[in-house]
Amino acid sequence: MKQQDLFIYNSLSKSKEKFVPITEGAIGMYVCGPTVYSNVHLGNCRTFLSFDLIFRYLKHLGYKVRYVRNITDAGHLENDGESGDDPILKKARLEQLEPMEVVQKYTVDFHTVMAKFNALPPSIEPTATGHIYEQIDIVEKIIEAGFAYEKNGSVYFDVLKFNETNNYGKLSGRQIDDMIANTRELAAQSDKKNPQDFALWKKAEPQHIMRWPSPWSDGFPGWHLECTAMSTKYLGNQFDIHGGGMDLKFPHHECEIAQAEACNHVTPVNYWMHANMLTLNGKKMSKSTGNFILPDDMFTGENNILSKPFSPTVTKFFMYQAHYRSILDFSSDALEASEKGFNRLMDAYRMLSDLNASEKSSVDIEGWRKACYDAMNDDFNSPILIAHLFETVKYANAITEGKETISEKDLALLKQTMHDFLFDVLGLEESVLENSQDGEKLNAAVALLIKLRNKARADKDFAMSDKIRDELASKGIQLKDGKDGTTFSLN
RNA sequence: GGCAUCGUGGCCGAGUGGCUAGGCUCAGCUCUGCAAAAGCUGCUACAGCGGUUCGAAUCCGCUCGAUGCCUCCA
Repeated sequence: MKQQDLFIYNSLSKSKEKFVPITEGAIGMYVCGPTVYSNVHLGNCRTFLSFDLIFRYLKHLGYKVRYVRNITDAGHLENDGESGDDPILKKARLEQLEPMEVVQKYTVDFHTVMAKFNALPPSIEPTATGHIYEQIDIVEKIIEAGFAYEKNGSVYFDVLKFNETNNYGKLSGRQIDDMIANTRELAAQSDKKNPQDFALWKKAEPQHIMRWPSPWSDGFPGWHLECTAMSTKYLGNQFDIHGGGMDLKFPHHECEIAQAEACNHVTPVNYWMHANMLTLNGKKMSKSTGNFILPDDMFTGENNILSKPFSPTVTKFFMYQAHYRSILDFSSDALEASEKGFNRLMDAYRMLSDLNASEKSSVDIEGWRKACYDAMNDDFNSPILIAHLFETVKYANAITEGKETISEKDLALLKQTMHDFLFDVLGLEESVLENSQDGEKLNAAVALLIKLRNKARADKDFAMSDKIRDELASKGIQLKDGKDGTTFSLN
């Protein structure tokens, strides 16, 4: 695949920019991963699937991509002011588990879910607890640089001081003066000089069991620090792409920029990318409000939200029919529409194998292919890509009916391009049954029933033929009579 | 309150200053023993009000509405 002009929307400049990697042909990409103190919900998955698409497309373009996505298994403060509890510790008390047992349980869950979605694993998946030394090291450097202060065993980043020489707020568009003006005086007991300051290191209370020694206290790292430590460790002080959910833009990513600039004296990231939220009932999916659905509950259909189960690949297809920067609302109707479209698209893909080539093409496959790439090169516009892929349905039908012709070369190109986008870039999967042994047995059994039914139809025994058809339908097997015989699909 | 985003046809959802996105639904037709499936055809929208322009859903202003962030969250 020859290198093409790729445009990426950069949250920093709020505009699409031509993508130029720091090192030609290679890309460093960091994405904020999950906090593993509960099951990932579907909203979390959307972000990771958005970046899976981006990862896959960059690789498809021929880049060597190092994709780093962390596991947050410690240290995110729940309340910056007084309690100092982090969610992992809280959950551990609740379930009478070791913190690392909680972490392990939900890390496994996360990996299992992402595998069901056929998401590629990142190149490196570092954990926060595995990088405590690196985080302490950064705190020391920031203190040396004069942008942090220690108070009662905790260390805080001095935002106002930093803002004198740097620009705190450039990513989220916030003005430091506005932030000061709008701060309410709630945390009276805070060790912070200013409410805008954020913790780099937090002294652990006696009952706090996740703790590590440091020059300042036995404690734990502040919740923005791990990403700075791990991204720069594996990708360098400056790297190409940093991604995450829109909700992390402020304060998390803003603080990451500040930490990295204070520590390394260069701005860390060239392209900031933010994936938008998946909403349910018009509201952001969120653990804390209970407004969410678990992936497994939608695969099995065990939920009160959807009319039926939906497979991981259909769910993913549904997500990719919206652009990653748009809010996407989740509903049964929308999922069903996507499922039907997905099936039609996959049917068309299979039809390509049966197409007969002609001397010449009456369809413009080269042009179509370019349109597909243009869509993805325009900030990974998967909905447009999918719209183009649907044109294949029309091509396949028209060629089958002899209304259009296609040359051997174009047919090969069409098949290859469809395969590339469907499976390599979008990472979709054909239904599990199609390739499995059980699927073959089912095929054989239904084929027999189809044969019997056709015999009955030939004998004009419609009572029998309809009985076969209707009983299969009631079991979720739908027969489809076509010109070239009968096929079936599972509902 | 501050910062930001968004409001598109029955539903979902792209989009650019001027040329039908696409999917689903629906209607008609073809096919069919009937039905389903499949195919073909049709369905021209852009919150409201002003403004800029030869021309705006697309740019600007205001109004209304929604969402996200400002506290853990993808």
